[in-house]
Amino acid sequence: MSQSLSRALQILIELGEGERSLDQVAASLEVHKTTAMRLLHTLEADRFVRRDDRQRYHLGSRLFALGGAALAQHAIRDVAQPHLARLAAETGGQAVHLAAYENGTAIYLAKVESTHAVRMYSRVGLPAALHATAVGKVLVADLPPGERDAVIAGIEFRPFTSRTIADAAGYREVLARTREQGWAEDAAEHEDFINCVGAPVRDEAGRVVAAVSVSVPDVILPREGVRALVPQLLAATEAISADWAGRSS
Amino acid sequence: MSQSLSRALQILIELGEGERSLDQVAASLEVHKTTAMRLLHTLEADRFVRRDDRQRYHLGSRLFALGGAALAQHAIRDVAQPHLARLAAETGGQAVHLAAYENGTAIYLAKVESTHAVRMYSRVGLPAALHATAVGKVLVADLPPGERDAVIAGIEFRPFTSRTIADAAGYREVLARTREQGWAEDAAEHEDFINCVGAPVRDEAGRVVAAVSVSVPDVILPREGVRALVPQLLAATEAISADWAGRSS
DNA sequence: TCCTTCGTTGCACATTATGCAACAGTGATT
DNA sequence: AATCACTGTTGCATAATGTGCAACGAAGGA
Repeated sequence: MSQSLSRALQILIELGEGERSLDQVAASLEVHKTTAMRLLHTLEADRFVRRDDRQRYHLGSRLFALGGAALAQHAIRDVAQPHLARLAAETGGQAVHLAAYENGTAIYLAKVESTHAVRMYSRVGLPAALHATAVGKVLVADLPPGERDAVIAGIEFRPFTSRTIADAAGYREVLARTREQGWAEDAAEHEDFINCVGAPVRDEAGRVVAAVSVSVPDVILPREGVRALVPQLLAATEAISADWAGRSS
Repeated sequence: MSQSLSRALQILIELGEGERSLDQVAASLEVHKTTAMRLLHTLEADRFVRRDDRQRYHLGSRLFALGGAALAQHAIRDVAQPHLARLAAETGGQAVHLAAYENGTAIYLAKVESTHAVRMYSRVGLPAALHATAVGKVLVADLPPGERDAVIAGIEFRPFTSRTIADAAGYREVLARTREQGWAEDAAEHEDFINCVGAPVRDEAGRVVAAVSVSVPDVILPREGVRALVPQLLAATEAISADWAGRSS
């Protein structure tokens, strides 16, 4: 592992939260300001960071150039987009997400924002806990057993709410049910007062390549009302799967 | 400057062009594969790269998380978006861009794609040469003289076409005309057969904070026809400037 | 089964990253 | 105008980390 590279990556992550001065960066990294400055100048040389008139550091344009390239590499996103929009409309303007598995976590690839005032917080690119979200359960449920075991072994069962699944045994039961019924739910397990249902997008060989979810705050629909959206969710994921299969061949 | 960080950043840039194996990355960096592997693993640990089942490396989800954050830091983009869309529609479906200055270059922040079959190539996040594009000229023209001199001194007058401005003296004349008329053009200087006009977006103190351009291939409109779009372009930039001023206060 | 290719690990040392001290620049205050 | 405080930058020496080598293990193909 490369220490100075790790430091530089921490700089980028921190700048994602807002601009910083050289001193702030150095303090945050717990290094001398000269060290921080050299890392920042290297990042600046390739447009990963930029400086403004007041010597404040910000994320640079290379990030959005590469961000666009990284998203473009998830081709399923383009295929799914119209279906996600339709699903959001059909479910009364709820938030709809597309997620994929990456390195022990679920990653939001696309999102249709809720039209309601009360919303859940999420952002494209941010991870979602495999054990606490509907998309996470869907992505893990259909993995080949050896792979699934390895993923479960790496999960830290962090309790987001009092309802979050607390251990591997409980999680395995939920995954078995997910496989059986073909969809999963998050019943206020990731966030109090928010319920989600999720279902898989499959490739032509039947492998799960992504997951779609509909998220609804309690004040808009109770849990049973969210479950009633499952048929529409399944229709959407089936349509995406068909389009994805058609595109891949 | 940090050598190992530079290497890692080159890896990210290269992965933006497509997936790579460890050996390919090592060859490209001209380092031993162990060195490349350690950098890749460090990048992987923070989700900057991901590996697929066949050990191929791809850009990771952190890039689109930070890409989104970097774009969100350019707040003018949100303000400009509806105006860009209207301008594109009013000009018969031409390509419309919003760009800002960063580190010696113009950077595309937003783009409305042309509805025509014949198009120019561009992408959000990619740089555009200050001397060869309408947005570049607009961004440099109104800089304070000392700052403008420093920027011009750093320009390498690369000839994109036979019509590209060849030296600082020629560029200064064009900048003076840009200031005088309040807009700039790129008459097949960046790309053969493509003409653009660009105009400034200003903040409430009158400083140029961004530039908007309309780009049209010759086969759709000759140069005079593109110039005829300037009134609409100016109306759009004035509307964006007004909204930006309203938002900043 | 054997061979080839590719990714990984451990070790020693070469090279680079680091921090210190001093300096330069800027803005605010007297 | 002069001084002070703060922040960014440069040069130098050395400490520490990055690097490449050799060996190994895993996977796929013949």
